[in-house]
Amino acid sequence: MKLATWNVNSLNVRLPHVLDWLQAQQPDALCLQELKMEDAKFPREAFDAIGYQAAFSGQKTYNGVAILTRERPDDVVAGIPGYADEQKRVIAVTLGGVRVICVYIPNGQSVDSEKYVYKLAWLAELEKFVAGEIARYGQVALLGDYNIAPEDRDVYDPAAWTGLVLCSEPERAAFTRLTALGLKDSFRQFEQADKSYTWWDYRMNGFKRNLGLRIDHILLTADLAARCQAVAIDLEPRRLERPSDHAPVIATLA
DNA sequence: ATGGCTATGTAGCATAGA
Repeated sequence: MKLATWNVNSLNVRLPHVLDWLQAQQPDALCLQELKMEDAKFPREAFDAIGYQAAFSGQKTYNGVAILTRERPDDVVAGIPGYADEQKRVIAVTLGGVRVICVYIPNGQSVDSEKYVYKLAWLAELEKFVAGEIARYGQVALLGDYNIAPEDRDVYDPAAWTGLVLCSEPERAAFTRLTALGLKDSFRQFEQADKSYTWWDYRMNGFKRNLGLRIDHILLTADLAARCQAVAIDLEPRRLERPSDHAPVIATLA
């Protein structure tokens, strides 16, 4: 079973990249973030033509998440039940007995921003939701753009980023609380190259200089983590013309 | 040098991302 996540920064712009990537990688599930697209405009037919079904929750201009699957998913849920949030940041499906949750965690903008307050409140809601999903389903994969670099080694210049949004202690503590629910950061189960990142700023030749952050993650409950054979960041789509600023991450499970 | 680039909404810039 292959599970992947990719913040595409506009599905409208990135659709050709996503279609090519799906055909090349053939994941069982691909979680997308930042569709920036209303549901009425979701390109369902384009995915159907290459054998993928879609569960999605979008909105105009901002946010928006989807899960593309080869098999028909069960128990599709958009948003966090009981948490009124106008921003479309969560969708969950069940696939082959695995609860697959796709999240686009708020960016937060800066630690003195109202958006940072929202981010931390949102993370507290996510923690409650995921705890319930683990209790209900057992096998849970939490994939997405977390907008959190968990450790200094996930940051190209840790000194410059100390205390800043994406790296601040409260955000990292929230990430640790998610892992304390029984989820493992699957990427770190394996030997990985130094300076492995999933996002690079469009400015300043950030990608060519590898000035990146690792903020896109695949967290797995223990049984799934035990089945996990490899986790990799695919840098190829980031080299294309008009790329997303994020690279996809893919986990291969037995 | 707190800029740099990209996408969206909307029609010359404002907002947001990370």
